[in-house]
Amino acid sequence: MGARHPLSDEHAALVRSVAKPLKLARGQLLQRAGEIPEHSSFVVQGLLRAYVLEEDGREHILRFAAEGWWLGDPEHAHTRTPTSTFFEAIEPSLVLRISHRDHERMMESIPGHAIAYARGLQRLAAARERWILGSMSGTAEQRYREFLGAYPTFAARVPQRMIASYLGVAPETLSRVRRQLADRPGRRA
Amino acid sequence: MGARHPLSDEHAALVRSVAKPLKLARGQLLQRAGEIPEHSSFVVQGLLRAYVLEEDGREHILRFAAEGWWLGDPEHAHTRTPTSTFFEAIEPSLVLRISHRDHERMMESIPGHAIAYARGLQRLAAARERWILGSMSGTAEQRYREFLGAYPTFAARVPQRMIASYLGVAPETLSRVRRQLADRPGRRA
DNA sequence: CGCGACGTTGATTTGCCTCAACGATTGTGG
DNA sequence: CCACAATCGTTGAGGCAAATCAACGTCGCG
Repeated sequence: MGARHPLSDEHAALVRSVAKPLKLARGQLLQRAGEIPEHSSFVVQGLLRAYVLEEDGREHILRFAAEGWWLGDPEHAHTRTPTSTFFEAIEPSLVLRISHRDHERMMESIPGHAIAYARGLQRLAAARERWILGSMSGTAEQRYREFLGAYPTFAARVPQRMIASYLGVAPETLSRVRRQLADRPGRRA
Repeated sequence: MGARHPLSDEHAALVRSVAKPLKLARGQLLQRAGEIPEHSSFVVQGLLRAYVLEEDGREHILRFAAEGWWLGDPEHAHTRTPTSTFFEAIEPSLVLRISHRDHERMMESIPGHAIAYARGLQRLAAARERWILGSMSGTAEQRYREFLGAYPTFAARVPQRMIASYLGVAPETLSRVRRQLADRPGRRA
């Protein structure tokens, strides 16, 4: 999912000093495809999704981010190339935005920052690896159950069609999967 | 794919000072599932693959690494948990191994190291994101063509069945895809 | 109250997997 | 140097999980 990286101690104070709070209404966009990302955001309250839009109009959700998660596009921020992903608030949300420039400065001046950042990226990469393995080896039902186990918070707060989009299946398929789980309650609630 | 991160300048010299060269024969394993990873490896010469083995015996290739690439499992090295991925030499290879401990030390003592490492992880995470998008939006043919465009080197050096495994399709499917591409030469060689 | 989004259910299609058999290539030991 | 085995890629037939297309009930909101 997103980068977790729940900053702590004086590090948090530092982030706060260069971060600007921003409120988002439900449905409001924090980033648009085509832009060069100038900020990363730390979610204080609420829930957001990252998604891409294909030419044919289909949406694909890449990740969710709730309280305590980071949402950003470091690769495109660093290379100064237009991103292709949208960030949208699913719930009314409050985020702290830190500019890409400030983040670079912190990496250079505060040794611990770069390390902590690297740890977050490690987790992100590992999470994506798990996603990839799941998509290779599992059926839609297995993957939905893993999702429930890994992210119970999101399962409760995210509309079903968005979960389907994140899992990479059609909404109808997820509906049928859930029906089967309800009829034949799988071991491990 | 793997982390690219082609170290340069005095940074390279530093890595060399703590790295031990290791030769690998074709088919030899550099890491086994179940182990706690103690090293990361920089590929000097040759070609390796990272894969997992399912209970049912099926293999899934997660990435390839040729000259100039890093191969490691930082998440499991850091958390000291057993990895589930194998590293195997596809060609006779030469790698430089750096211990996880030395790497940690370098991150703490050399500011630039942590930053460079973070950049590599960014690229890795971005590459996996592209893989995920491809698996969501594309057919087997589209994904094979993207693979050819993105990693022409690998396409030439990796056996076809391993490319199929990396793409997440059956070998037979990839064979049929290639036949169609040959019959009806797609635009964009 | 009526509209639109969401979830559900059914019918049909389809892309890919599985199973199976067959040349071609590699490489290994006699 | 050659026979043999093993691996690899190819091709065909059949099946299956999930996508697609379509219709319907429900809920929340204007």
